[in-house]
Amino acid sequence: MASERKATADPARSLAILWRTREPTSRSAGPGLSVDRIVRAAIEIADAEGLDALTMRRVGEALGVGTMSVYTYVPGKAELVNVMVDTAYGEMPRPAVEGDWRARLERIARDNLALYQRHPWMLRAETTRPVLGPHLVAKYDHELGAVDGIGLTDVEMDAVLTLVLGHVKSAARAASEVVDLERETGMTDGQWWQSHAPWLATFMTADSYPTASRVGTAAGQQHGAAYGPEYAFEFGLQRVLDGISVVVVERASSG
Amino acid sequence: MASERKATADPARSLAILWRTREPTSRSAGPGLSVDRIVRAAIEIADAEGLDALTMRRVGEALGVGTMSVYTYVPGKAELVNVMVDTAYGEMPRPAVEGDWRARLERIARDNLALYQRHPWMLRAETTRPVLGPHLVAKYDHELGAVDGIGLTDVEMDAVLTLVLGHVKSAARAASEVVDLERETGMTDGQWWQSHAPWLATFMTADSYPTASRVGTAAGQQHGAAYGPEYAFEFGLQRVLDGISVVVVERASSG
DNA sequence: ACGCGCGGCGTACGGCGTACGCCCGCGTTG
DNA sequence: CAACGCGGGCGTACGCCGTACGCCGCGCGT
Repeated sequence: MASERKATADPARSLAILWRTREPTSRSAGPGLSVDRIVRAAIEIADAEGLDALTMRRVGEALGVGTMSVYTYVPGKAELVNVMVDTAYGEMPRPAVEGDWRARLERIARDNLALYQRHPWMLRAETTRPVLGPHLVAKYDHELGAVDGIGLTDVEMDAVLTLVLGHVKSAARAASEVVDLERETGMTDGQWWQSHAPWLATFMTADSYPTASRVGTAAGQQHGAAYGPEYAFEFGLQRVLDGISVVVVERASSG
Repeated sequence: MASERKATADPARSLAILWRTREPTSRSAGPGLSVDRIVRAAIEIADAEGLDALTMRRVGEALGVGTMSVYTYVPGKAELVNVMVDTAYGEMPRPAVEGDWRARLERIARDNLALYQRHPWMLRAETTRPVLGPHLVAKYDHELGAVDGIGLTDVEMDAVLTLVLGHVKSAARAASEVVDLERETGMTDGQWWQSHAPWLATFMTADSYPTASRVGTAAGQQHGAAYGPEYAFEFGLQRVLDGISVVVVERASSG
């Protein structure tokens, strides 16, 4: 395995696949395979059953084709996942920029969260080397539009975007883990905590970790109320935007 | 595979291992196996060669023991990774709380970053269900101390911590990917970008994505200067702390 | 008419996590 | 002191994975 890592060393090949540099072979022209059909099938599998269910055999099967045929169009699984990621970015909305920078960034954060909710496997797709596909570039360009011209340096613009998207990914990951847990155990998050609580209490008496007990209980009740991850996302997002605001205001008043 | 996921459904067993509820069997008493020895060996392997190199066979080998013997002490790989994570948390410093809340949170952020740098495999250890080991609880308790008594509600304290630790993990992950890339390709980050640039330019002309080109170049030069990830960490951390400050100040003045 | 390039794929290899059941030596018991 | 049972240790084997390699047969350019 090691799977979704180490794309082949050949950058030309990888980039060519990402950017679809290749006329669909003249001959046959029939319903033959193609990078697009492969990627679509793969995304469908990953959406429905998760990244663990995505195997080259499954992809071949889904396309009614031998396993190894897939390798004619894609050098390996790592590259396939790469293209999947870029393709998913491609389906994001890119609405015209409107509102102030804060509203725009907030919109971007929510769009990214929605993407991760639609394709939770993206949160687990480890890509050592950057994806660099056309849709990621388009996304980057579009999102930079939200923070362009508000007085930040180019490097700061990039850092702001990185910060916001990083927060979204963290929150999405947390939310996704809750969903996974529920699917795996058949218990809701609240039930799971309740079933573990007695055991935990055996080891961890309330007076040995007073703060953890108190706050953990409070936070746990949020989870029980089933909006824990959403709260963490919202709270964190507002904090992050507040923090960015400090810099923006500072730049506006001094520069 | 699916590997570092789905710990056995039995919470009692998992927790018992985490909390070491078990007297070291009276008999033999010799150099026999133990959860501790296994975990230490496993961490050593993961530190040196990454999570991908961590296999049950390797662990057995490292201990001069058959592969399946490991399963006497640990129900599976997922649980092993769980214990590894909790053990790693155990080696973090827990200095007495000092300075104002901002200094304390900053200290916590840096300590966590250092942990991830020492054990990069933690960034890839996917644990669907929370770890809930003794060291994680102790860490949580200690870190809550940094935000206790500054006017936040319990739920907010938890959210603040989640936000800061999430940022650290994001930044650490980005930094770790750069390191991985360098180890895998033998190129520095700058060299890698340079080798891809011509190909990228073939597809992406500067005028099709003007903002992305401009900012990407600026950000790329940061990477070339080899402090890209560090900058993202520092910038993001200050923004996050600024954002938290807004809430703390608000609470202090109104409540 | 012919050959060759390429899409398609069957087979096989090495590696993974781990189920299962055997062995053997110790501590306990009669 | 002898018999026993239990539990640590482990060899073997199974079903999965990603993918290297080489063959086959079709359709096109000559």
